[in-house]
Amino acid sequence: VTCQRHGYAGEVDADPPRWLSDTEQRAWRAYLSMQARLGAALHRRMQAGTGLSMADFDVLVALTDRRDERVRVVELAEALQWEKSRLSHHLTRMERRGLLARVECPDDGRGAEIVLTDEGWAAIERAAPAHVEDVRELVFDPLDDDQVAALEAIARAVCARIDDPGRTLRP
Amino acid sequence: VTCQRHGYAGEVDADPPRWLSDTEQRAWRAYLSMQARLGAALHRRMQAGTGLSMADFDVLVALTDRRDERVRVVELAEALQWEKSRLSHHLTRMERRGLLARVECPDDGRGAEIVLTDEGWAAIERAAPAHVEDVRELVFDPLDDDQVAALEAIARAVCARIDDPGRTLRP
DNA sequence: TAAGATTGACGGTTCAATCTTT
DNA sequence: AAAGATTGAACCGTCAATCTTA
Repeated sequence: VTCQRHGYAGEVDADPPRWLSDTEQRAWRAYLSMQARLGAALHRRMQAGTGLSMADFDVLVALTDRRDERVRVVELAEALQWEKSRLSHHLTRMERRGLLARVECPDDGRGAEIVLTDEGWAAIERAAPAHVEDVRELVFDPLDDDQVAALEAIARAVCARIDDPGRTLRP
Repeated sequence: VTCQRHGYAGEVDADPPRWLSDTEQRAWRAYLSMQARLGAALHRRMQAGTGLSMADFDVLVALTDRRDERVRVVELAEALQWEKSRLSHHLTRMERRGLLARVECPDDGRGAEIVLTDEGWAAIERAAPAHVEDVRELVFDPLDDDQVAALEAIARAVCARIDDPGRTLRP
């Protein structure tokens, strides 16, 4: 037989992969749909309400999470789990918009430190409460306590596997 | 008091938003982490193994899911839940790479139809089995049956709320 | 040489404008 | 006018190259 469907179920000739069961397939499609739509919805609300993107918001949160006035770019990249160059480009754009400033690092001549401007502080103080409401409304209101616990357990299990993709077939 | 933390917990003066509990906060951060890392891991494996991006793959799947030879761009956009212009740009790039072709629509002079080339067929037949293995390895192997069921229920509940964001505070 | 950081080029995504046909 | 589709500009993310200091 030849391969007939290529989504997440089907059959092929050689080296048959372990296709997903109906149940797994439904779960996977539901997850993909939620992921896409939740991200889009939160982004849209953030943008409409504050003019910030979710990426802007994440940077601002990382800057206020650490109580220090100034934060090293390296540490910011670590906290956000972003590539250095992505962060650098994004900081350039946010600096241009007046949300933050770059200052020289006193300890290390190579380094740069980031400081929030007054405008940056104002932006996140405006944005944060509405965003939390959005997350509550779209995610936690429709879930019961067991589901919240399950969500965390599922996410941790998947992350653990990504960190240790050891014991399976792939090279 | 003034607002001290802007992530997903804290306090403010006026109109206090319902901040997330510790449990909710942990679940939300775990979800965000999984989402980012799982997407990156699947994309990286797809790209390395086949030269396709996840977006390319999704388009090819949508084209083979429908058994018809030709698919209208409108229907493709609907199936993928993509914006028309995003899809159009993406089709242009995939056409340039020889994965598909545009043909005129016989029924409707405005329309366009998309057909897979032999190369496009070959690409997805190569990519699909490995991708399913990746999804199985990273997602379903580390989850038990209850968690798979919970994942689907959670995703459906959140999607339902996004479709009907009625009964809460926001305008 | 390696670490911290930035840059330029290129592909991907969004928005508004456009063009054609219904 | 509205639907189907494309286009161009501007913004975002990644990769490889670069520059400076440790």
